[in-house]
Amino acid sequence: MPRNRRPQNREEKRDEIVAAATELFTGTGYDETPMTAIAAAAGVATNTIYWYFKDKDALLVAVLDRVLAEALADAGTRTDEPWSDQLLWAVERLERYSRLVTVVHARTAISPVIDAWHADFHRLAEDMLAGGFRSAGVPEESLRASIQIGVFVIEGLLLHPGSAESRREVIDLLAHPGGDRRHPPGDRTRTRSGG
Amino acid sequence: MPRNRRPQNREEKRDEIVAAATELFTGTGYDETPMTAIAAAAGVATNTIYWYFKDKDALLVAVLDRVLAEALADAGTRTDEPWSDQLLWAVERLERYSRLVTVVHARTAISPVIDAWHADFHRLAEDMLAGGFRSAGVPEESLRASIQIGVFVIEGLLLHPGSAESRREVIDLLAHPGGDRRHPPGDRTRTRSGG
DNA sequence: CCCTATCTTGACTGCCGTCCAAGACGGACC
DNA sequence: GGTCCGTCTTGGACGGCAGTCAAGATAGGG
Repeated sequence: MPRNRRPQNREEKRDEIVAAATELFTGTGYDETPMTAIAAAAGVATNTIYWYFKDKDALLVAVLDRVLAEALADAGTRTDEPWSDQLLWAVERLERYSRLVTVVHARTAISPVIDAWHADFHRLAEDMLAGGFRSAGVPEESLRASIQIGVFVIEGLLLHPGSAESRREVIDLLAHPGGDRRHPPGDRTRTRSGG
Repeated sequence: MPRNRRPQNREEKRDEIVAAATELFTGTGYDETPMTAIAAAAGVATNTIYWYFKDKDALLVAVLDRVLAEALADAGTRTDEPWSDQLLWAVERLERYSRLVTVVHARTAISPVIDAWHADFHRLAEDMLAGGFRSAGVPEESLRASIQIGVFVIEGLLLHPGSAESRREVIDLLAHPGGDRRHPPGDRTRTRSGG
């Protein structure tokens, strides 16, 4: 039982570490950032990190949670936009975390905590895509496959950052499979941007 | 200039190292396999590897080349099968190299040799997909996006091994966008060209 | 004033990729 | 046959890494 409490202080220091790790993991890379660098950026001793986090993977999970929570909070303000625009926005919003995407896949095979986070994230992404595809009129029988393709395409776009035009093309085609631009009501056909 | 030559011996030892590395990289993982383990499996001293390969990344490239060459040789005997079957076969053929796929993406950002191999491989995959999509009647205007989606879906399937049924579903939908395959209901779109 | 829980740290271990300089092998040349 | 020199192999060492341990700091409660 905590006899004394300095909750604010504790949370602050933890957040500082996570913030420093977020910047270094996304900018420099996970394997490429030693714990000493995170500690230096956060202004603590290296081993202090090990009081707050079991190991480097646990710190990575904290970083992922932070980044995902931020992105979801931002996404909450966009639910009124059309389906494919939301997708495009999400991809561009998350593109800077490309290195996190790769490291999650790399460590899923060897780290149970990362694997659990990865599975949770896929469930979340699949749920969100299911809603979008349903509203876009994708028939129920091909819904599962469409969702999988959607997840893979989004991951691919994050893994291989490309031009804005090519992103737009890919997401248009993904959101309106078959190249047919007639859709059920509620999802108006957009004018094609770019040429 | 080589005064004496033992080409067979040299090639053999090199191949032994690459074979051992292939098995360990695909089975155990790249980061999880120390050079000492590769050396032990190949029956040489650890540092002997550094005579044949500049560093661990160069060895990885040799492994990738070997695996790709084998796969392409196998694929050469399948060119008469239908388009989606070829795709499915390729995915199942390459699925065991899932860990190689992840490590290539992880190291692309920091290793120039891996990055170059990765870029070459994408070009190859895109060329092969282009032929398939063209023959499947995908219109020229959405060809680029279709190819990108194809690459991403294949990578996704390799990265996230799933059931045979789900693989089949995804590839069917990928190879016949719009759902105009043999699905009876909900068929609101037709292919554009009959050829 | 001391006890105890919370928090921080320096010193250390073991493993890793990689480097270096010395050694072993076997044709080439006199 | 002895010497030389490329080709190939290796033991030993170095620096950097994640993670451990036990000692120290801090501050409220009795």
